[in-house]
Amino acid sequence: MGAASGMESAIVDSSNLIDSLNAAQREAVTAPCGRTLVLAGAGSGKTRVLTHRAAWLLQAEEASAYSILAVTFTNKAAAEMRGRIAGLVGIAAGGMWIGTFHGLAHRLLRLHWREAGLPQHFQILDAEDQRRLIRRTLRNLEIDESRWPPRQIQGFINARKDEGRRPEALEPHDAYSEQMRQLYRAYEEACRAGGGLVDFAELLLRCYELLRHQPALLEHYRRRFRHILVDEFQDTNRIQYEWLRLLAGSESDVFIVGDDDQSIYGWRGAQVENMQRLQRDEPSTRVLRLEQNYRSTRTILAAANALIARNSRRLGKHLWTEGAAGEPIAVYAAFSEQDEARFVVERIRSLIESEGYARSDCAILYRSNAQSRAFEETLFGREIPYRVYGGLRFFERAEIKDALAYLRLLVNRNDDASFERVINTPPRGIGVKTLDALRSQARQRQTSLWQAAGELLRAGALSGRAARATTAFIELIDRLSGPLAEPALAARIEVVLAQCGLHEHYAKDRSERGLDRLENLDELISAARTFEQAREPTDDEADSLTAFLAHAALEAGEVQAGEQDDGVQLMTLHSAKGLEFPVVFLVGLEEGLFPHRMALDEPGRLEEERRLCYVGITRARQRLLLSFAERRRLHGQDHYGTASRFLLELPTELVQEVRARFSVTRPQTKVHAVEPMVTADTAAFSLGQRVRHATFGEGIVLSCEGSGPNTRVQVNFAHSGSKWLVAAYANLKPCP
DNA sequence: TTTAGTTGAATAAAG
DNA sequence: TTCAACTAAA
Repeated sequence: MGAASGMESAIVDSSNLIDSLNAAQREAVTAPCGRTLVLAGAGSGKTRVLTHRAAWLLQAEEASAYSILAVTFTNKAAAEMRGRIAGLVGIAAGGMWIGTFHGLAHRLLRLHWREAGLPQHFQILDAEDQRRLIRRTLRNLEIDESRWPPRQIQGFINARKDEGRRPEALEPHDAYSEQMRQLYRAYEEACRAGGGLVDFAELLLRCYELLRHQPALLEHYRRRFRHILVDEFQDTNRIQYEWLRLLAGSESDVFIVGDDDQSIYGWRGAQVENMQRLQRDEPSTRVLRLEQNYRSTRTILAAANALIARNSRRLGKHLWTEGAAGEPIAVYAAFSEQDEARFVVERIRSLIESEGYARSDCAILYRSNAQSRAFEETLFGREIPYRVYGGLRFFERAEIKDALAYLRLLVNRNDDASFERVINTPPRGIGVKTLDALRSQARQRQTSLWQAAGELLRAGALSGRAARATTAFIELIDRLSGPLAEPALAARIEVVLAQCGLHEHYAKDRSERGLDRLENLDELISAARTFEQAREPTDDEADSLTAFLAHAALEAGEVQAGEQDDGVQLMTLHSAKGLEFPVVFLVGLEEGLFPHRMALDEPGRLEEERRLCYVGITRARQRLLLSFAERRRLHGQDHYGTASRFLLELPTELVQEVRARFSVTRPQTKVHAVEPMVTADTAAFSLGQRVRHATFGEGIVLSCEGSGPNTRVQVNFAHSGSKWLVAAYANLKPCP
């Protein structure tokens, strides 16, 4: 309340705020409150618009920071947004809720755990925890894991939750779907019995249901969050979409930024259709476009535009730049993946040596992780530092998860998953037999393993050695959470690590791996210290341990950073989204690899592959180099591939084939030109072009078919949706 | 309980 | 080919 007043002085003059924006950005930032959907092309200043919008609301609209909710997908994006808004308006951003969908849902559930039907100290399951729990559930039901793979069940459950469906809402149509439904039910029951375990999908669904079923609460938050900002809207799944609509009600100002052409997460539930759905569900939505690109050369943009124009069902957008044409796009047809790596690395070397590029200016982007290998070996061989993104993150490491399982057990004895994880880690003589006895007792009495252990001990049902070890374990946990337990988080964790034997266990291991793990455990203690210091005391009622455990699940930490600050960057296309590099090598452009074979049969999935390629191309600022290998070793077997269709879809005039300097014995492949997409008759309309119709208003050309007087054009109108029109009668006028 | 050997799967991955 | 998960032997 009083917080904002003292900080107002830090706010810069509002005229400065929009001075640095172009006309389209300014129009978006200053759009009147209501429903706004900004179609923000790659490199068009999307984050700028979002952060300036927030600043604008605070200044020109005199909105209170308290009334703003901003949602992103990643912690990184949330942190960046927070930082940039703070930079624009001073620290007045303090009262805003800025976070990921999951982080915000979690916050609401923590505040209203009772209404949400959760225990106060409910724990979050990450993907691995969830799979383990499913596996345990299967064993309890004596279901064959090879016939019902846990991964598949996990996928099923999460997909249903992403759609907002509980087991009761399913309509099984065969034995398989009926069994899946049963397993979904059993899993839900296991989560409940485990003392309120909440997986990632559950956070969202549970929060949605909370708001849905508590009208007073919903009303409260609707009144509070007058302004909602959404980033990367094309990545929302069904439940996120419904959650946003519910929270927004009909009154809130909703400002959404997204790009349907960069939707690459359909496989994890994202629904690009939400972009169209929004316009249907909220007809008052004002659609604005950011099409001026500040990142890439004209050549690179032309290639990107041409490629993405082949997709249907686009909202339509045409990126342009005031910048120079730049270098042509190089294509290298490699003989093998080693040859490909050699070419790329040699190029990087010469860019660094003769053109003054830094190593970190160069990125190698590939479709699948396995492809990094050849590049790593070559870079390593030439002693060029590099950094590979992806892989295990800090809180996902086994030793860290072991430690966290001990901590969870302190908070909740009935957390069977954690119990099983640590009962014999480090080894303390409790083997399968003892564990089996505990499990069957627990199943019989419908209790947790912890309770079952107590019962069996009291009944004297365990053999001497097992009984001693189990008693010691139970006493250990009780002692660690007892009245003498250290109150300060970091110190407490230190005590736990020392007492439970994990520290000693890894200290015995003198190998590099053991040293690594020991280091990580120490790192955990300092992570806790940092966390405790950064935590706002008023955050919520949760104690610091519970809060830290949630933090560990929600923010699994940075992907392991290579030691090199200035190294060549290697990553998948997916993880490159949102980044940019002066030089991009897009490698492995082969049919079956990219587009991936798994995506070949379905047109929708193929289009997602094409968008992925579009994302890759638009990462490049100055130079783009493409390559493919004619022979590639996959899973120990040689494959002879052909150039990716995406290569052939690029306008030939933008592309220059690089020839090997020495003649390598290899079959010559040509990058053939592909037939033009639009025939001469229909060329008047290019895909993605904006046109005006006398009655339907403005729209975007989605596709053309037929020729001459029969030409039919599909146009997606901003207000009337998509329609097929006969070009000869429609009298469509191109829009400037 | 630990280990060596076997089997099977292998697209992308935030929270 | 590689890696994780599992099984059988010590």
